[in-house]
Amino acid sequence: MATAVVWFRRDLRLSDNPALLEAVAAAGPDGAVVPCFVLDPRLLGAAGAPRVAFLVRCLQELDRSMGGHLVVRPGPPATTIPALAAEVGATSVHAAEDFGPYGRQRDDDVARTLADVGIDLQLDGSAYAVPPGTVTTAAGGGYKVFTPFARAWRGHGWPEPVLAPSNVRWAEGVASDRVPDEPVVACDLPAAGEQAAQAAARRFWERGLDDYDERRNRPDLPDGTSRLSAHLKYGTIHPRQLLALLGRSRSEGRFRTELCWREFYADVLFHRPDTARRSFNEKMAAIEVDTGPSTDERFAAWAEGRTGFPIVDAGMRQLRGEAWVHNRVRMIVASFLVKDLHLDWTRGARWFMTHLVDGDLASNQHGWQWTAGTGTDPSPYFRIFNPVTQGERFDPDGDYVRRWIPELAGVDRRWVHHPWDDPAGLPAGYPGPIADHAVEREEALRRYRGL
DNA sequence: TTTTGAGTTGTTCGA
DNA sequence: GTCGAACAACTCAAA
Repeated sequence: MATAVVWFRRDLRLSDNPALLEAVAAAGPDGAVVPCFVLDPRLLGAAGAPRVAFLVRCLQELDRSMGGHLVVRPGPPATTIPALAAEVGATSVHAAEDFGPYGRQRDDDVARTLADVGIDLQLDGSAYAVPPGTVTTAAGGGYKVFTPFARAWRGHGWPEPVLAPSNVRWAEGVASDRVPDEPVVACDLPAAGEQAAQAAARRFWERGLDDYDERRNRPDLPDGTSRLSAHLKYGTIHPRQLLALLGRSRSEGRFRTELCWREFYADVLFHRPDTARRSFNEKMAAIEVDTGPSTDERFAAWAEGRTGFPIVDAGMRQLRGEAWVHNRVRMIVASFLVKDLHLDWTRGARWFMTHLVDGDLASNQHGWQWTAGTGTDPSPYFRIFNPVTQGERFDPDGDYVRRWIPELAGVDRRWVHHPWDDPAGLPAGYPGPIADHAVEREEALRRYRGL
């Protein structure tokens, strides 16, 4: 009678889970599967409170979906996993492949310590429709430009999603820690777990994708985007499960492309793990940024949402309030930090990673690099977001900024994105702009020309 | 090997 | 208000 361990990491679901299916197959009809999650201090330490809280809730839901059989163990995986495998007499350990810089190192270590006791670490599936490193150019390397990557990625294709196994025998009586208590978070997190993810996807589809191409840019609309990012991050839903629902319309193609961006950046990070901390484009690394203690007040004004630019402040307050920010607004606030305040993109990226519930290293760091002009896109240096223009175009009535900045409640839509021009004066409690955009734009252009 | 076409998401200015 | 041009050159991917 065989026993197999399935080690959950960023794939907290039972449906369409290849590693789980492999574990069930390895255990055989009379064997048992030990589902486990390792409380890895290195991962828990790096995630901010919102992400830890969401993870804990996902674990509670996962545990419930398997009748309370989830085995939770604290400690570094390289000792915890072999100890558990030996304890339950497992013949194999199964997991989804992790392609991140830390995950690869961790899994190499675990594979080695498992091999020492004669057990295989078997990796099946990943968090991506097409695993990073799979799609390559004719020269055999990774793509550096999105469009050709997307073409090759679509051409490669992916398997249809599969249902959860119905015949799992979860192992009984394995000692387990309790799922830890979640940290106290003041923000409003999305409902966690596989069922919530499926429900969120269903709601998004029922609303209809017809005008997604337009609506996805509108932070004032509550349902303009799928809001599935945290679920994709923790694998409570797999991108395959979404791709399988998409047809050939323009908007469906657009949503497919958005999923492709996530896969592109994972692929880029796989080929260039150093770009999690450093510029992808070596030449751009030399860009002049402001440093030193004098920048702290500017950074704090940005982080706390008191720059005086409504769309920037609304975004930064949404980050604290929901641990999530609309993607259009992420670009606007990032552009402001980098091109109006002239601060290093890594500083903003780190802040995002601490506060986002969906904080994904590849998407976050490369999203920031795109804005900073240091990334894969040969971004024209003159692409500098104007916070007023962007606000007026994508939040035309000011509903979004008023939702997050109560001080603007009484400001007419004509002035809501530039309240300093309101003849009635600035509303009480709201600051004037901390920068002159036209001046700082020229300064940013000067610094880029210097390269 | 060489050549060619293309590159998510913008802004401003002047006609 | 709308529209096209200019804002640089360079690297990538594929023929």
